[in-house]
Order: sequence, then structure tokens, then C-alpha cells
Amino acid sequence: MKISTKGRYALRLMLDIAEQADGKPVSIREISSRQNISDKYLEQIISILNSAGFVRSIRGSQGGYVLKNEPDKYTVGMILRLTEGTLAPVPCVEEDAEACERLGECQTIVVWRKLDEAIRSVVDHITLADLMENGGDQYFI
Amino acid sequence: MKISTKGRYALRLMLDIAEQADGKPVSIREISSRQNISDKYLEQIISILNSAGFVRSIRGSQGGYVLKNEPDKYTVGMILRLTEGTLAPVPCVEEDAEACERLGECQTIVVWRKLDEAIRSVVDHITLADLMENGGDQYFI
DNA sequence: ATTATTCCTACTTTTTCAATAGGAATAACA
DNA sequence: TGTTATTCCTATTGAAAAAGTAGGAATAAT
Repeated sequence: MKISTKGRYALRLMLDIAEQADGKPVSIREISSRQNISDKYLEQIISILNSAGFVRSIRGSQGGYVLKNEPDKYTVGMILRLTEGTLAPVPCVEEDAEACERLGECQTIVVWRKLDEAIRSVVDHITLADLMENGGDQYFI
Repeated sequence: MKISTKGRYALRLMLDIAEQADGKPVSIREISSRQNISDKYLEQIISILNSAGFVRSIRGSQGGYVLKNEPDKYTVGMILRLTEGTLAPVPCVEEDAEACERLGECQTIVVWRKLDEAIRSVVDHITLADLMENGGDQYFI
């Protein structure tokens, strides 16, 4: 029941890029040294963010990444689901779950549904902007 | 970010025992055939519940397990934490977490704290009694 | 004695996690 | 035009966790 490093790094990655507000692309090198994360691992993670269109890449020298949209357009849930996969606490409450044949007799499903709902209600209501140093309406806290 | 089968089976195990209200001990065999779970695996899981004092075991023929306390004394959280370990979504919000040296600069901690709180508020407020067929105050739904 | 059970420990297999590695393609800049 | 800094792509590795499987000893009812 843990968010993996992949998801956590992705969030830090996005946040780091979001905060370079001067519009200059941010390179993996910069991020990895700022965040103390293996650059080769970050490369893989950002490529996921890139092919999903969350960031735009600029290749070659002086290249790097910039956010595709404004920070308030990215929820924590979007970023975690993209990198981690579903955040459902059990397979049977996943978005596209195949019908469980125990459903009629299942007494625990209510727990998983409530848990799923609780998780959603957190991650889908916090945006990158909320997490930025001087950004976001701080109402969510 | 999944509850493992171990925790899920433990919950079903406890619930199954709770529902044999006639006071007769329930054997692993019975449970495994009723719940369609490997009996050898269940054995291991129930031994955890047993040494934690959640159930009482009766050895020998006609033996089995009974709950130590009333169903409303067991929250889902107690059972999951015992079998799964902590339910904290990241290491740094665990009960006995060693101080993270990034804490001062960490911008994501607020997400994990809120997530942790959301998870707790679900699992710590549902008891076995709530999940039983004719048991529990149904208010929690 | 026989049988049904718990108890205990070790082993195995599969999957996931968390990187690491190496080199090709691209573009800025001197 | 060559050098350098970057992204891009794919494969491999090592460690740990998850999910069981296996075998037999101890215990107690009948």
C-alpha cells in the first residue's frame, strides 16, 4: 500500500519544472542534481510524462522540458495515475475491472469503495499550483 | 498502491469466523472451502491473527478458531495493519518514520499527509460488525 | 488407535521495483 | 564543421516483496 518512487519522483519532477517560471527549458541534469535522483531513472519517468503530453521536450544542447499547460491544470491524481497506474486499493474497484463473481456475496467491497473514494477525493483536488511555493490558492489546506 | 491478498484474506477470515455465531470453533478447512482460498496460505495468515490475540485457537480434532472479542471491537484498520504492515502511503508519514532530511524543502509532504489521513478515516471507522450481514449499526454507510 | 485439526518452518515461483547501461539522434554554438 | 549538451530508445540487472506450496510435528476428540 505504497506510492512507489516512480510516482513520487514524477510529482517532484513536474513541480520542479513548474517552478522554473522563466520559460527556459529545464534539463534532466539540473533536476536530478537539484532533487538528488538518478538522472537515468528520471529520464525514463519524464519520457512517460512526455508521451502523455504533460510536458514538451526540446532536444539538443540547451534543451530540456517545459510544462505543456499551467500548473493549475495538473492534479496530483493525473500525475500519479499516469506513472503508477490506477490508484484503486484493490483490483475489483479499478476503472475497467472485470466483474468479480463474488460480488453478490462480497462483504468487503464497501470498504474498498470507500477507500477508493477517499483516495480520489484527495489526489483529484490538489493541483501542482497548490503545491508551488508561491502559487495556488491555499484554500485546499 | 494495493492492499495485498494477505490483508484482504485476513479481513475475510475474521469476518467468516465472526459470522459463525454459534460459538463453535471454525476450522481453516471450512473457511478455505467457503472462501475459495488456499488453506495452506490461510494457515499462515491466521497464525498472525492468533499470535496477535485477535482469535483464539482450539487444537486437535473438532478444533478451529473463535474470535477473542466481539466483532465491533475490531476495526478494518487493525486487521489490515496487523497483516499488511503500516497503511501509510509513503515511508515518511509512517508512525515511526525517521526524520526526512528533505522535510524543510519538501513540497509534496502535504499530499501524503492528507492521503494518510483520508485512508485512516476510512479503515479506522469501519468494524467487523459493520460488515456483518445482520450486524452492526449501518450508520457508517 | 485413528482422525482431524493446529502449529511451525522452510522453500519456490512470479512479479514488481528501482535502477543501471550504452549508444543513437538532435540541435546549439564556437 | 566539429564539439558538446542534451533528449530518445531499448535492454539488462539486482533486490525485494508477494503469493503461495510443502512436509511433517504436536495435540486432542472420538
